[in-house]
Amino acid sequence: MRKESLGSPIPMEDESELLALRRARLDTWRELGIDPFGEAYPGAEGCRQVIENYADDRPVRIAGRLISKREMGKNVFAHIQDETGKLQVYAQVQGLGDKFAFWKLLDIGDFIGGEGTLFTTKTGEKTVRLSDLRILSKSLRPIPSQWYGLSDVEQRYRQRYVDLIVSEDARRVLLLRSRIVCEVRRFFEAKEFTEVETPMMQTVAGGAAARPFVTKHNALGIDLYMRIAPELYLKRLLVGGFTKVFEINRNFRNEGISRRHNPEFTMLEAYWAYADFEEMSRLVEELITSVAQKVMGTLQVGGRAASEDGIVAALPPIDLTAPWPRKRYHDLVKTAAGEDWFTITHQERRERCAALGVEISPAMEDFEVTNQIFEKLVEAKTRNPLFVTHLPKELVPLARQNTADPSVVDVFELIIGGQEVAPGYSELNNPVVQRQRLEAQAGEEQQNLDEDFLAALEYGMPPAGGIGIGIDRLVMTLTGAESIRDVILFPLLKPKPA
RNA sequence: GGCUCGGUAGCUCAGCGGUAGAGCAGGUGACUCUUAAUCACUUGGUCCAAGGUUCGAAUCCUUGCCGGGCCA
Repeated sequence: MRKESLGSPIPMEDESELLALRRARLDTWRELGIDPFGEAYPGAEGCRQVIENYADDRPVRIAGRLISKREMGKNVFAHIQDETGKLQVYAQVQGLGDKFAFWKLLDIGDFIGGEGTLFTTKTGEKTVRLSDLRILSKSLRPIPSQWYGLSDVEQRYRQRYVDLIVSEDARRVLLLRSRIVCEVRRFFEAKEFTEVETPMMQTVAGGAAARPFVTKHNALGIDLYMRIAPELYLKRLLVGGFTKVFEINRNFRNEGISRRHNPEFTMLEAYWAYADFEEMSRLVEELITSVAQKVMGTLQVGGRAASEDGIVAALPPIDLTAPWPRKRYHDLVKTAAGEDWFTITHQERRERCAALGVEISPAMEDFEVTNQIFEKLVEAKTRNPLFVTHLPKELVPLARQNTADPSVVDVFELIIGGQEVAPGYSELNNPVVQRQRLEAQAGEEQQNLDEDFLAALEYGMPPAGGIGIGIDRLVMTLTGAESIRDVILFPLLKPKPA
């Protein structure tokens, strides 16, 4: 019964007492000549607005969802809630007249509208004394307890709308996400970048190494791939003469789901002609600090403040104060694994991994063993922002090689809170080298080569810097959310069997 | 994919071989400044599913489904 009630419509003859009672109230409203799914109710102030613009006896018009009710015979206190917050309303028999009887028919969860004047209760809460009350929409299902909330994570994600009704924290984080995206756009606009939209359905899924989702175009009779990255199209725009472009949109990767991975996720990519990875690192630093300051109001982020839901910081806050350190990959590995790391033998490195508690598999190449050291001993332990620069070229095959040291590439990886938040490159614009790299990457599957992209590069792409920022992870970092599902409104879950 | 934890009333949870429980929500009644309102009475369950063990299974075993965490 419990699971049945989650998503599927409940058969009338089988419904629980709670649902039957609410359904029966529909008829009672209709007998009163009132449509319980009423018409528009324009002109209501937001709950927070009412409180912020408080003045004794000021007339107000309000609307929201009824979330609590305290009936005391001939008067009632209740709270309504909207996107902006909660507001207490108060009703007395002599104030509402016949409409006072509506309280008997109202259930927690119903949408109501009303008019009245403001006053302050003897305990100091700003409250609306109602002179008019109407039902705007009937709720036929009980909402979870206001006090205990919804702690069943599965139900929170499957029925986010219920989570949003009940959880202050879910509302806070998801609204912050929207504000963060908004401020990112404003930042780029102020820097005179042009926002563009490039194909989400592509004939070749390029720009990253990931398994794509495949779909079919019926009229053209071809397979299309949901994009795994917008990179190759944004670079075509550099060829076409755009100098500063960015895109914020969804990428799709047909891979596992975890605390940090959702099959569709939001990516920001930006390309800047004539810039390099160092210029891009300054751009990212300024972007993230200014967004944090504007949205969170502080550069100390991620430490989770105690909330209504009792969630408290598990880790100390992250300090985003700029400038952020830049350190070379080789130097970081040497600090973590020993100054002699790059001079000792293959066998000695494996022994040292064991001594340092870093797990490796026998099949790993040397650079992979080194990267395990980096990931476990540097990346995972880095809390405050760190730009790791000059990665070995094997790890980043599509970036430009360093002029002085061709074994490394001109890139950075920005690490915050133990995870990679943003890579940045000096982009490869040599079409001959790019073709070699892409051919090597495609291996046997040469049909996966994006010939049109290579043709574009042959027309000439200016030197450019590029960055990618996983928006979901950025939001996690700034809000302190521990799962990507907490920053995505409707994360993907396997459907329940019927 | 591997390991591990979980799924009991609308919600939050207890019960872990011997009649299915609590708080809140809901229902009835009382109550004109409550705010987790209070007081009295009270309804509500295919214990995720299917097999098995047992005189007896929510509880033990097996398999499956869904979810969380860790690992790959």
